Amino acid sequence: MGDEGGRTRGLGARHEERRGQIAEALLAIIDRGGLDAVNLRDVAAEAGVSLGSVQHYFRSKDQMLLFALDHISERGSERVRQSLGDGDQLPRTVLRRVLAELVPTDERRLAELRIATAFTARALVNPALAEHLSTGYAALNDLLVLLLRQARQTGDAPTTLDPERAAAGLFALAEGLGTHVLLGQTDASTALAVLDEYLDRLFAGPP
Amino acid sequence: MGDEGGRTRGLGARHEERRGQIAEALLAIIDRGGLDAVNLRDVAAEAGVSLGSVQHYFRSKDQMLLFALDHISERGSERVRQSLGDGDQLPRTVLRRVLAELVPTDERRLAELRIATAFTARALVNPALAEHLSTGYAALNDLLVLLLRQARQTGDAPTTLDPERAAAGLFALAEGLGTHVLLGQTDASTALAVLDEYLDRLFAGPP
DNA sequence: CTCAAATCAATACGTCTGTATGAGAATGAC
DNA sequence: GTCATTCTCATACAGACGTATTGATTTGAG
Repeated sequence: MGDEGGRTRGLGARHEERRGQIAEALLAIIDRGGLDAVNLRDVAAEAGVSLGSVQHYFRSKDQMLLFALDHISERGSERVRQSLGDGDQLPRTVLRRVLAELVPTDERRLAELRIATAFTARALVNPALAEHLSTGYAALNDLLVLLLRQARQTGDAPTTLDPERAAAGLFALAEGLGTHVLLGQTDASTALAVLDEYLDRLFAGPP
Repeated sequence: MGDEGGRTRGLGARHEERRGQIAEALLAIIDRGGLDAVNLRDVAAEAGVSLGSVQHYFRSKDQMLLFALDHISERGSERVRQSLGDGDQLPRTVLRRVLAELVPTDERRLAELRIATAFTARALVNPALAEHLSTGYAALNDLLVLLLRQARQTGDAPTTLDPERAAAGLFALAEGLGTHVLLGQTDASTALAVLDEYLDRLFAGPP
């Protein structure tokens, strides 16, 4: 990855931008038909360019998928970053907002979760995807641990609370709830209620 | 499905058995390479038969996938049924065992979860698969609700506990934990500890 | 302007895939 | 034993796919 700097002048200036546009087209296709439905010709058509152009910007299909995964991961990170707010809120408030991001309450979030689920399934048999994915997982987990630690320091959460374990539980619960909502097994409001109840119990102290 | 009775004598006697064998081969391939890696020729080779034979037992690839999904669902149901035990245990004990089945602690369970995850991802874009899958989901959810109701009746669980909501939370948590273990994000023992802690909190009463 | 690099596009190629077809072999009811 | 049915297999076929190749066009640095 030595030559990925991207020039700011000249012909190469729009390189990364174009890659992003093609990645958007790819994500739209994944959302509609899953990762199996992805082929370079349809991606080209969706992006409004020729097959040759797609080939120009991505050496191979695998490389394109990896780029798209990073692309959507970045979108998710951005949403989490916005959830953090201006830092004036209680750790618990922030924590709740971050976790609620994992429960799809609108079509945009549903689409992103559909795409993320597709990538997750493929990551099980694709080490390269798995590595990119686990990076995002770890980052989110670290954030949860951090917030829980802060909550404990401010006295909002009980000292008996184990940040690592609580983060693992909250993360898993939110992800599971998201999956159930995505599959239509549960509605979003119920999922959020369950999440809030879990948070209440966690912050109330030992059982 | 009018002629699926299967005869008990004559040439057609082994029909369902053969379908099962081919389905096993299919599941092995899914476990190894995901649903995308499935093609009829490899399935035939894995099952030790010819491509023509596979075609004889399954009219189409889609039909084969549906059959395999039901096949592995049946395996899961069987495991849950065994978890129910002889009925002499406390509802909470049974509940814990059923939920623990969703957290993969050995290679066999890991394999089954890998396969189930692959089907789940595809169900997002395949209504037929989605329907078959949601049937299993609903059955398990009903079981959880039933067990929670029983626990409340025996006084083991507090009367303030809402069986439906608690079931949704437990199900989602167990599934999320399973996913995290599958992805190597958490180890199985931690996942089980988180699950137990959540059960403790649920059964301890309102926060 | 010159020119090398970047961009875009059209086409070709080899492979893989699901499905169709036809034909031989095995089976067991009669 | 006859014979319809089931089973098994090899082969063919049409389409889709990733990738390579080639050439034209555009761009902006020198």
